[in-house]
Amino acid sequence: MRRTNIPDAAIRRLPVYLRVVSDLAAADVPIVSSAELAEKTGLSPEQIRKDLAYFGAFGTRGVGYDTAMLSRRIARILGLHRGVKAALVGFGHLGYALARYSLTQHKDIVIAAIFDVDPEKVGQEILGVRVQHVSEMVETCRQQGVKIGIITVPASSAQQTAELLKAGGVEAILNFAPAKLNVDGVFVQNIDLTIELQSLAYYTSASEDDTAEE
Amino acid sequence: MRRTNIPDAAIRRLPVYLRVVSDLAAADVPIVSSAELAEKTGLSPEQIRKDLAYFGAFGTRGVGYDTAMLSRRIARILGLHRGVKAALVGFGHLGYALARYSLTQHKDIVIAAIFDVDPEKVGQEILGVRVQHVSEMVETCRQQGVKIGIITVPASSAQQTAELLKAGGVEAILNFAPAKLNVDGVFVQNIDLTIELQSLAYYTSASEDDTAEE
DNA sequence: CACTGTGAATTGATTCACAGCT
DNA sequence: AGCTGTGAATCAATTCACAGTG
Repeated sequence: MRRTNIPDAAIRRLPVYLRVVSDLAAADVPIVSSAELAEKTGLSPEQIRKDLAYFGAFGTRGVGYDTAMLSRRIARILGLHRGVKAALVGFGHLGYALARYSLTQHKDIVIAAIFDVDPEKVGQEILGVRVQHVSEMVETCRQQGVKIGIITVPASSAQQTAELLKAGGVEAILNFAPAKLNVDGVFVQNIDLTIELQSLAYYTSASEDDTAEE
Repeated sequence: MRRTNIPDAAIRRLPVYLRVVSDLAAADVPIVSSAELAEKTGLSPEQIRKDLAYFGAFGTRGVGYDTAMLSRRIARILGLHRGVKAALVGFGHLGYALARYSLTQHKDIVIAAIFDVDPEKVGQEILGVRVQHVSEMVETCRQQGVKIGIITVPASSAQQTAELLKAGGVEAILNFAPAKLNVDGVFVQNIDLTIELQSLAYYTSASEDDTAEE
């Protein structure tokens, strides 16, 4: 079984490399060194070399990395060469913003279906994708071969949504609901605005005085 | 200087504890053990005990943690007892969704100001907060004592926005723009939808075949 | 000669195991 | 008796330092 030794942290850095390297390739810069990548990403050159080396020897010693080739290789490692399909569940304000952003910015990961429970939202259309009722989720996901789910429903229905996505064949979930999801065999990544903001507060001078006791 | 030994990862878990513990307190559950917290958060009991112990001995041996007291203590550690002020820059679809979510859900971190460059957006109002022009950012942030900035502008103006926020006295930034920010002395947390989705793709069966070489 | 690729050393975070209270 | 608090041990990730190569 592959991917066993590779740190998750390294995987999460690959898209960063992909962005920088494909920008360089698009700007006709043919070669880039790990030192240059380090500068552009804020990471260390060794870390970049090590991350890339997990997947093979992509560079040329004494020279650097071929930007066009590296960009293709990273896309392939991530599986993006296939065109991955995603489903968005929850067409509230956040869901709307994400759908819009994703459909206009990404080619490689496409929102192929959108679901909501609200009858007012079902039937609406955004950039060519029609909002379907949640009851159609399992079947549509299966038919379309959806592999990624994006959850922007309220916390109270997040678990249920995750289970339906799993039933529909989804293998990875991006969860914006402030709730812990319990679905095994599915890779879950959480993004929780409250957690981000509250932990940021810690790094602020507002948290510095523990002196004054009530 | 405090907070030097405490892992960032532990800080990021505090809001999770806060949520669970304050829910319990609100439900009149007076005491909770680290084992129960572990079950509700998906973390290990040892880790929870260690995280809390970084900040003092909050529990009672043989008993557990007093939920009301612990919730107050965590809020204080994070600095939330003060009511931290945040500024949102970029009132596009995402900015709108975040403003709406944050203003309705949070009491402890309040979006006190919103900025945009678009003259059409300036003057609009959401839940009592009026959108101002970016040129007013530095002064307004200083006046209001804004400590946290939320960036939802396009990547091309993210760096400039970060510098203005810093000039306005902001000490921590939540950056949704797909760009590396270079502002020292300011704590930056990035949330990048593209990175999240692309790294999720790796954990999907779409990425499994490296067999077919072109 | 310059820059990659990588074992070895280091640093950091998590888990273990048990002593210490109540 | 039960559960916290914590040094010690383990595990994982990062950084170092240099050998390998176009």
